[in-house]
Amino acid sequence: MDQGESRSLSERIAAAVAAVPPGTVATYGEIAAVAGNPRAARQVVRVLNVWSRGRSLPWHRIVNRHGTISLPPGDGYELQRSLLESEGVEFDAKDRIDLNRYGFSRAVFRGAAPR
DNA sequence: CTCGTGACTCCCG
DNA sequence: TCGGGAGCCACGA
Repeated sequence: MDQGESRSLSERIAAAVAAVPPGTVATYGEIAAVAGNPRAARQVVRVLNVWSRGRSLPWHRIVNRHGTISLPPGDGYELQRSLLESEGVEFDAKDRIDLNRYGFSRAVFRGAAPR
């Protein structure tokens, strides 16, 4: 199963975003890395904007590296947060998401947290 | 071809 | 902990 060879980076990014399971979140950099370019984080942004217009892309599951919502308040911030909370994602007192727990790559090891 | 655009990320202080 | 500055990258006009 090939995984990204003929498709454009944008398409791979879109696929990566769509692959993020509900109740979990992924960072821009992580999506970019999965798509093939860990430095194309900004490209992820553009793809989300373009694809989310006509496609049902879970754009709300993408957050920045700090686990916080990048959208400015009044322009999607509350909407994204609301959607995430609906899926069970919790925010701490600093409005941050525990990537160690809800992070896409880390969600797999949920429960096996080292101590 | 060059230029502008971003919901980013890293480095410093 | 937080903010400012620079770097990076793909894509459309």
